Amino acid sequence: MDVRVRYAPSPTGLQHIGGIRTALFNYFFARANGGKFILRVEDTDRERYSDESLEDLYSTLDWLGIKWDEGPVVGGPYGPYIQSERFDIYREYAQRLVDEGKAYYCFCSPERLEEVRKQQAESKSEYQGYDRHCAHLSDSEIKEYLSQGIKPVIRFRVPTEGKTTFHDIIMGDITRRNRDISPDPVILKSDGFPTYHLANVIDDHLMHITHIMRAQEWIPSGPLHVLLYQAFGWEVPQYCHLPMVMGKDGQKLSKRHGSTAVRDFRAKGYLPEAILNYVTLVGWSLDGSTEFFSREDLEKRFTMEGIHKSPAVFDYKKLDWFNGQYIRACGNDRLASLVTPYLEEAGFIHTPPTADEEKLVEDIVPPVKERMKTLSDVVPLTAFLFRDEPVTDRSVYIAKGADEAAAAKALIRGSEILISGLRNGTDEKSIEESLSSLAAELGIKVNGVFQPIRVAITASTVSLPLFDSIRLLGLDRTEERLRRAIKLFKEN
RNA sequence: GGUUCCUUCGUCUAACGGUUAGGACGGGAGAUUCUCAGUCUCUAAAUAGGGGUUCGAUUCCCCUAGGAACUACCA
Repeated sequence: MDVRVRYAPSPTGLQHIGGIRTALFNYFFARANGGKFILRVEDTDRERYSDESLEDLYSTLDWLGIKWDEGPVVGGPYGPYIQSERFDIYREYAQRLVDEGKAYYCFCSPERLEEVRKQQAESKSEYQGYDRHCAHLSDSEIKEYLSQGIKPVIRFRVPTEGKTTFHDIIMGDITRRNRDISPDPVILKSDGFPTYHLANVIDDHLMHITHIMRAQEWIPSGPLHVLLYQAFGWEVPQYCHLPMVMGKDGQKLSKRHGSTAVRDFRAKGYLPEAILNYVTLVGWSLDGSTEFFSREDLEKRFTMEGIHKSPAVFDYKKLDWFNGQYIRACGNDRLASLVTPYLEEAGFIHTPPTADEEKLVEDIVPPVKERMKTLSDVVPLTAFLFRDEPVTDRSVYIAKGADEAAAAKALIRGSEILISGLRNGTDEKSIEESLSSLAAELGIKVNGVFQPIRVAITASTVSLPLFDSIRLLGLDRTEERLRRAIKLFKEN
């Protein structure tokens, strides 16, 4: 039997870490087993649906390099793959259950349901959920309600006796007493749309899905789905519930833990390969020691055995580390093009960049590459090249262990050494040695000489290496900034 | 509350009954160095607790404790 798996998100929000992790596991499992990866859009919630979410789904998968074999846009033999386009199918199957007495019309108003819930809460009843008020309506009662124009929902009749078991590849057998299953859930809403349970079961069957890999939050509805498959007389697919992705506090990862939308990570300057690598390592491992995986590696080496049972905390710091690693492994040309949009957005260069600016960006990449955690770090690192905002507070120029007089001397004589040296083509090593001996002469640390010069040139005590900074800035502007700093120290 | 699931360093994890319980991130220390990074080296840090089974339990079983998810005309 060929493996067929699917990722079936609901376009009601941006793709987040947890969702994309599910997509990745499905995708890799399919690839590693020569199977098919299907994308299905579960847009049955009309109230929360948004076009933006759908676009985000496509662009996020595209950014990660995940292609689906069947689904929207690409089509396939079991389409359509967007549930709102399968409206009639669900109606038909729901009606079939009604005809067979396995489901029934319910005319209860939202108000009545609310009231029932309230009473159950107050009485601390062990039984929660629908009270099966409409479970045994006569034909004439149904006709009467319908003639009043009340739009019914269709509820699935859950047995009150017995228990239902399903097998999970990771978790083993999971059994639930039928009386503990949410009583008679709605499978077709009053607007004619199916709920998740119905649509999901029908589509997974019709699309010949062999393995259902989804987050563990779905475990409780596993038995209900099994009951649904049985009601239709269909074979139950294999289940594989994925460990949840948690935040630092052990709760389901959500916005309050930080960014969760993949789009946000992308905007901040995370590389797709870093996200892909780290995210698949949350809840999965190959051998406990291999940590770098390319998409191609995973397409070959992903195994279901490596998926864990227990939930995993998403570690933003480790993602940062992965991203830094991938940035450093990135070719300079590619990095230049990746970094360009950030410089454009900061208003540092034109959109598109001029030829000179393109050249500058190329030169910026090598020194900046070692220092970036995310691509957006390029902005603060290179701001001194594009903005001239001199530091006027003299104390900033003075390094630890030096005083104002020493800093002034270091600045004046250091500038001389630096500028004349560079103008004469003296090599950097020699200039550096001269600056070091100047420090010795002034009785201060080497940094006592470098810091005032650095602040003068880059307007910061933290910067790229001095000679790199000067090379990028150009000698003329460097000299100008040094002169200005010297003037600052000569005042009063 | 009810139901179900989970439990190895702070975090992600390895160890298919026998290891000085391994690796990585993060932390700490050091080296390199003009700052910051980066890189390299070293280091602290865990089997939730209690019972069994066994010659021997991280590993198998039970109990306790803790955590999580679900409990919608949302998925």
